[in-house]
Amino acid sequence: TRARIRAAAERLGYQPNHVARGLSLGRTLTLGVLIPSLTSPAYGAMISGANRAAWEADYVVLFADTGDDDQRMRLQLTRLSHRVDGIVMASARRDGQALETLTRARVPFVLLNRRGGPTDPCVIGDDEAGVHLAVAHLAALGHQRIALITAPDVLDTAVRRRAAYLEALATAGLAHDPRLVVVASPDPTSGAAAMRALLDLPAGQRPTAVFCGAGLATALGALHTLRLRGLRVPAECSIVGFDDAPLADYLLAPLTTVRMPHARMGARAVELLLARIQGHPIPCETRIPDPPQLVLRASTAPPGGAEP
Amino acid sequence: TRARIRAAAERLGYQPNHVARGLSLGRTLTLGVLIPSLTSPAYGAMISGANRAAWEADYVVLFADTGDDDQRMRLQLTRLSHRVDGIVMASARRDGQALETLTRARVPFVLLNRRGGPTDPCVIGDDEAGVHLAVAHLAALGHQRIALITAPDVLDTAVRRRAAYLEALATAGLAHDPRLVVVASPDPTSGAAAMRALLDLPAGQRPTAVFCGAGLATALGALHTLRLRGLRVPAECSIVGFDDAPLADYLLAPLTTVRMPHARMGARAVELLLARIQGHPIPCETRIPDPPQLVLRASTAPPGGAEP
DNA sequence: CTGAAAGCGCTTACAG
DNA sequence: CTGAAAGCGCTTACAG
Repeated sequence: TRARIRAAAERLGYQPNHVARGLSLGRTLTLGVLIPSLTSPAYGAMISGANRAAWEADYVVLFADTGDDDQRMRLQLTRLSHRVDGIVMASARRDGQALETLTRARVPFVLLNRRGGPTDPCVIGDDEAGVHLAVAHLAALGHQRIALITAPDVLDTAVRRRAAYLEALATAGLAHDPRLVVVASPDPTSGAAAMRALLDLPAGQRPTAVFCGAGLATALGALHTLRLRGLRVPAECSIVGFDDAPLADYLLAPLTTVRMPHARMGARAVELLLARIQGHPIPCETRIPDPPQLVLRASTAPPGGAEP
Repeated sequence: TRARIRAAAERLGYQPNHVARGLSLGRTLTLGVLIPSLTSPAYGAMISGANRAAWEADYVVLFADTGDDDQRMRLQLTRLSHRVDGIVMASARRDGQALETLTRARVPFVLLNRRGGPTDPCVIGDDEAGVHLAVAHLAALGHQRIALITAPDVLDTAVRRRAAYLEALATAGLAHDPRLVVVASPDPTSGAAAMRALLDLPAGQRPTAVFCGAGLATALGALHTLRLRGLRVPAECSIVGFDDAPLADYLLAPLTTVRMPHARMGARAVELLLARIQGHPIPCETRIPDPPQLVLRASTAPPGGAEP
């Protein structure tokens, strides 16, 4: 008789009422995910992974885009925190009070793409490995003067990438020239200005290769400057970007980039959050095991423009 | 006394339980949004608009990405339909059985970026106006042989854009040569092949300008072919793309494109869906009032390469 | 106008 | 092992 009811339910396509179930369980069966932008390739991949992982666990997710604005992040956090079982906060920003707001909300959370305090669980990619790939690639091509265009240190990724850059230079046995490190915000205009600053160094002190750790938009601005100054890429200046994009093959010079496992990062953040909601202890800092990949395209060559 | 309770509630940050409220009201206060991809710029903008409109109406939205795969669309529709008050199905595809599944689910819905049957409400952009902008621009530059690279007719947008292309040619007083219309799927490889087909026409019958109505990825492939063949853009061949992207300024040749109001489209779809859920009649076909814009970049010039 | 009761569709502890 | 009851936090119709 029980089996027949089961069968009938199946046949009629019965679906238990998710809302009533949540109310009864004292849970919402819902996760909140905060992201800077629904249209950026990197964060798009992260939320795509997060969404998949949540659905697989019979959880559902509410997205809120924040423009990485501290005010909006806090607003969305308070709006979300009462109607979800946990929150994934994706953002690289370390300034502002969003993390404090999140902690006060007393809802389980996982940070995505940044670290928090020593006990705040987070999921980050292995940016350091990505930087090492890029710098080692340029060093192997024979470059001695490898510049870094980096985002401001309010971004956690920038802090880690800058440190890894110094390490990678040392590993390659290259000297560090502070003038070769330029800060740029993650937009093309700022990337263009950073590249101009590098090209305005005295002859012989200019970089022969540039690693742009500030994201794809910045690298595009840098490429644009190279083009305006009539410098051939990669013959006269190599460039490597961070974060891949579907269009990277079709840029002014098809851009060699470091590709991070963004979708995995998003999925992992949700899996950890669910474990935490169920009361399991989770590690504080989770680095995604998938190593970054270096996608070789036409923007890198040995110094002086010899064929690699 | 009532006022004091209000004040205390406010002060303590009381938030009514959304789940209990939904159960009591017999509604979920939740919308479902199906999209092909969470990482495409165009659909990203649409869901960003949809999300904003839903939050403003105190609704919350669940996204499901489908890869535009009919099987997955139907699966997600059945999973979603029992836990939402309405569904926005974003996709340009007309084939498959997703629309039928959606209709049978007996949940209010609005199609986004495609038309359905004569009574299915939908929100679409004014693709026709976009096409007219593009073709008129090329005609004004003096082009007589304007080719069309178009997506297959299973995409509703392709049907409308192709028809508008023929109209726009007539408006400009130009003859229509069927060999100048080539079908390509929305990826760079296919765009590259389409452009090769156009360039392989006998000399004198080749286009001097190409309007790529199949989306940005296709246009990038087409640009790539032009570059491989050593044709200067725009001097030897002008090209206009459909759908803008943040990177369009930084392509092999900065691409002149038609920019559609995607975020508005998404927001409008949700507003209409909410109206329908509340029992208001809504129009069957809604065209977004914002006209498309033609973003002029360096990929268009008069035929023969004179300065425009 | 105010206050107590019933009900939304589940789950879970409890009595039979 | 099965079945009836209570309760999750709201809203809404109803009695006082």
